[in-house]
Order: sequence, then C-alpha cells, then structure tokens
Amino acid sequence: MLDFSQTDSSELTARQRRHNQTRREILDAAWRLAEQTGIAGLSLREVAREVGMQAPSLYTYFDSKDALFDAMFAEGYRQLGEAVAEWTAQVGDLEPADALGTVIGLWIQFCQQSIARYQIMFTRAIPGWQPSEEAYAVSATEYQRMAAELEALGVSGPEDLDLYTAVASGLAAQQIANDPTGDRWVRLAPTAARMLLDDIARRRR
Amino acid sequence: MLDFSQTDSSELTARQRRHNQTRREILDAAWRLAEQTGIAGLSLREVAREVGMQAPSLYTYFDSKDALFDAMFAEGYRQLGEAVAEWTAQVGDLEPADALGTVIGLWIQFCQQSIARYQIMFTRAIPGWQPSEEAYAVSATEYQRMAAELEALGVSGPEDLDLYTAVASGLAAQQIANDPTGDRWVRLAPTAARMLLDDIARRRR
DNA sequence: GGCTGAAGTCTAACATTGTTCGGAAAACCA
DNA sequence: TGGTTTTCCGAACAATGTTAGACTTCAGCC
Repeated sequence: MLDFSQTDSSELTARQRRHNQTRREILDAAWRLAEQTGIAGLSLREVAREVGMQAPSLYTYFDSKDALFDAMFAEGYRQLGEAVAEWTAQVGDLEPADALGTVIGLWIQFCQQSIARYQIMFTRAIPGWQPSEEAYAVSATEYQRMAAELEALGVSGPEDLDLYTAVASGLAAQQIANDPTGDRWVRLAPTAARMLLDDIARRRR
Repeated sequence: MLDFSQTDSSELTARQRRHNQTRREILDAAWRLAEQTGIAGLSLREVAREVGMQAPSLYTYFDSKDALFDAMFAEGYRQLGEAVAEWTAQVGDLEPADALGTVIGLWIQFCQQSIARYQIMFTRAIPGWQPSEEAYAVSATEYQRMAAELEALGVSGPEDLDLYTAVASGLAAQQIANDPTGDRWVRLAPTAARMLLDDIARRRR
C-alpha cells in the first residue's frame, strides 16, 4: 500500500480518494517539518498540528511513526528513480568521463535538495528504525536500475560498483555535512569521475 | 574539563579522584550501552542503572546528556589521535601508495571497531546535538595532525584533501552500513589509495 | 570531637514523546 | 430512516531528559 499515490483512481470511491488525499497532506507536512528539524526530530504531534488534527488521528492514515517513515523512504527512492531517468537521457551523447562526472554532480545535488530525504534514504539517522521489506524492495529496484546505467558508463562489476558507491556517497556526505548550501564537493565530481574511470582502465590491464 | 582523565593526580584530593573515577565508570557504561543500542538510543536511566544509580545522580558528573556526548566525542578524537600516531610509525618505510593504502585500511577498521564512536564522531546520528566548542577544538586539532601526515604521503592542498576525505569516509560509511563485521570495503583500500595518488599525479601534469 | 558546608544521592515531579483505548461525531450505504 | 464504517478526539500509559528539594555522607577547620 506504499504507492497509494499511484493507485488507479477510477477504481476508488470518493471516500478512498479523500483518504489518500489526507495521507498526501500528512506526508507533505512531514517532509516540511523534517526539513527544519532533521528527520530524527520529526514529531507526530507537530505533524498533526500542521494538518489541523490531534496526534492519535494520524493513526487512521499510518499504522505508526515507522510506517510514516516507510512511506517517506519509498517516496524518496521513487523520486531518485525519476531523477536517474532524467540524467541518463540528458547525458546520452556525452563521452563516458563527462557523462559520469555529470551524473555524480547531479547525484550530489539530489542529496542536497532535501536533507530530510537524504537522511532517511542514505543515513541511519532515525534511532531504531529501518525500512520495512516492502520499502526496502522499492530501494533495491532503484539501485539495480542505477547499476545498469552505470554499467553503460563503464562502471561494471561488483568491485567497480562498490568503489563508485563509496566515492559518490562520500562526496555527498562531505558536501552535506560541511557545506550544505555550497558546491565545494560538487565541483570535484568531474575529477572524481575521471579518477574512477582511469583506475578502472588501469585495473583492466 | 574534558580531559579529566589526564589531570595530574598528585594535585587531586581523594574526593576529586573518586569523582573522576565515577565519571570514568559512567563513560564506560555509556560506551557499552551505546554499542548495543546505537549512540542515539542511549538512555540516561539505563546508564544510571548500569552504574547502580538513579538517573538524576548522573547530573553530579555531567551537566546534561549533551555534556556526556561531548565527553564521548572528545574521547573518540583523542583515541583517533593515538591511532594515527601508531599508523604513521608503522608505515614510515613503505612506498607512498602502500603507505596510503594501509592508512586507509586502518582508518576503516578504526571506524568499524566501535559503531557508537563512529556515529558520534563522523555522523549526525544524534538529533539536535552538535559538539560544544571545546569538544570541537579537540577534533580540529586531530584533523590538522592527520592532514599533516597525509601531506607527507602525497595528499597535499585543499582539493586533494577534500577528495581524500570523501573517498576514505565513503569507504568507511559503506563498510559499516552494508558489511559491519566484514571487509568488503576494507579490501578496496589499496586500490583506492593507488587511484587517489594516480589522479593527483595526473592533475599535477 | 563537633560544627560547617560542600558533594553525593534519592524521591517526586514536569514536560515531552509515541501509542492505545473508548466513545462521539460524521459519512456512507441500505 | 437505520445500521455500519470511517474519522476524529480526549484521556491515559509508559518512557524520555531534566529540575527541585530534602536527606545523607564526608572532608576540613576551630
């Protein structure tokens, strides 16, 4: 039931439609608040106040706070999927090094766009929480899709992928921790791409 | 008052010595519990129970939970300083690439040794907390020391350092998140070192 | 030795959290 | 209209960090 927003609306009664709409409002309020307080600082009572409810009423729409996190997590990965699709289209006619550099830069900016989203997707910022199996499945799908795109850019095989992941996520983490609104590490994206591809070539020899 | 454990004991009254000793016990209990629950899951009441006290009694030794985190943070960086000193001694007669590879590997293992320490030092795992100025100063000192050592290994200038930091911390983050007790990313340390140094050489041309 | 004051410890309490329960209102369907 | 389901709320529970106030313990001084 994670992809409520994409459910075929012709099959829905007015009641179900209103239910999904309220769910949407709650999610939006949660994202808004999490952006200010950090994902771990999210408070259900504040979310409720934001949408004009009392806290227990939220339980009509989400089984628990963890379920709300689950929905946010899956939504983040769906957005990542869309972004990746855009990037690969936008990068199709570049040389591999330029293409990879662009993708890394865009990836860091995707992380910068929303700290809350970055925190829930890529860090363990929420004490005790981890995605449910359904939510995890969404993320795994997007990872596979991304891995396929990277293969086309010359990053192939598990070792290459592990190294690429470390570099890209490391750049993003440093960017967000030390220069959240700037581009100090974004600027290094082309260099990092060149570095990775050169090293892959070296190891192939 | 962060370096209580290193205060000259000849100047201390029996009472102060006992005070420091109890502080030490509390810190040890905190590390032990944080290792199980994650740093963000640390509960003062549990810490108190672990040392045979009631929660409010802890406030004789730490002004707040944040002050306890501060002490742990500074202690972590002091341990890092010791470790770095050992590494550089141990690596003195290797070639730069081997030396850097070893250092990166040891660095990742240092992070693996204690998840709680890793979380408080390098992630923002604690909602709302950040190190006090005194604690931050300790970390800044160690970073400068580390930067000096890296310079000797061929990583010089702010750009090199930024890229190195991203790669090393990225490797550690992936290791801890996806294979906390294994060596899937540790094994990549020599490759990463070689990759970094080759790229630095390329950019120097 | 006994007084003084600080240090250590406790219980009680407060505000805040996520969550559950039970009932009232509202919306829907017959 | 009557019956059922959904929605919403107030009260309450357990757990959290923290404070206030009282009691004990203990070192130092006349």
